[in-house]
Amino acid sequence: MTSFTIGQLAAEGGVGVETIRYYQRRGLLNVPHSADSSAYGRKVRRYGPDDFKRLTFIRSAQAAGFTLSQIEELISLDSTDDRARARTIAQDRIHALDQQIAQLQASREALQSLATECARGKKGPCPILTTFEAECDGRAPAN
Amino acid sequence: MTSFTIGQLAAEGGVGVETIRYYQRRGLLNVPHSADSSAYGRKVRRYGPDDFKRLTFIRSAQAAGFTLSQIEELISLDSTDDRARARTIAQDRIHALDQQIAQLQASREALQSLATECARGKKGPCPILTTFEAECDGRAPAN
DNA sequence: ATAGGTTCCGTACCAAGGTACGGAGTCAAG
DNA sequence: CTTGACTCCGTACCTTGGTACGGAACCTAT
Repeated sequence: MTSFTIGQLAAEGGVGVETIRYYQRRGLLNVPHSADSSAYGRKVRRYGPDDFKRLTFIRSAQAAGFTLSQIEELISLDSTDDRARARTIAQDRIHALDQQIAQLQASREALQSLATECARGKKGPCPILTTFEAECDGRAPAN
Repeated sequence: MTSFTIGQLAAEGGVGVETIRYYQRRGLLNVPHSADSSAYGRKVRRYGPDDFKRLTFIRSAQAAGFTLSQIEELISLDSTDDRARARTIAQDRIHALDQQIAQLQASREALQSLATECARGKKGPCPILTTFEAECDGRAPAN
């Protein structure tokens, strides 16, 4: 089978039909003009391996944390072959990832120690609840 | 000063006035019924240190990655003092954080090696672009 | 007492990434 | 030839966490 209907493409790609159509609306997937068979104009569209590859591209890039807009740009680079620009985008994303990771790790550690403390102590209010009330950490207090 | 207007509370808490009102609408902050002074009904509300603490709680918990809905539950626990539940929520969040971190780290490494490779090689298509087209890795089907 | 700054309140809107709906056409099987 | 599943298409709606708008009431200083 080298040709899918929209439903098959969606199933293969692990997304919903509506998602395919949404990507088409955003210009991330192209809409095949299925010049085929009967009568005039409207028929059922057929999608090929290229469409599937494109869909895979989108999902993979998305998994790497790119937004659909960035993916849009990456796709446009695919035709211009602008490697420098692709690297810039990738580096930007790496930078953003580093920040997110650091932030999540800090939260994780804070929470972990709170949970441990909460499990250990038996008296007084739960530290998980009180800590958040007490701390002002990064945020600007008064001024 | 043990009493603020909404604008002062917002400023102290480092948020906008509209955000306070939004939290009130969501039931995260209570709306003081400022029974005070002139005429009938409507007057300017006054907020005290408890409101400030609550606001701080919300922002801190948010910084730890809790959603406002989860924060809602944490707040309700605050009155029931259900430590076990609080620990469960915290552990769930830690678990979620672990997954997010792992996911981001994987993306980061993949991207980094792609960027390096892209910079090194000169021939053929940019690997940043082609890799996403090729790989199908382990993405869960839809959701 | 009058201007300017806040507050109160409902309502609408924003970004992102979809999801759902309704009506019509089309397709393959029984 | 009819049933049922699927597609096409536009449009509306969803969630999360807010932001913005506009009119009225209020509060404070000059």
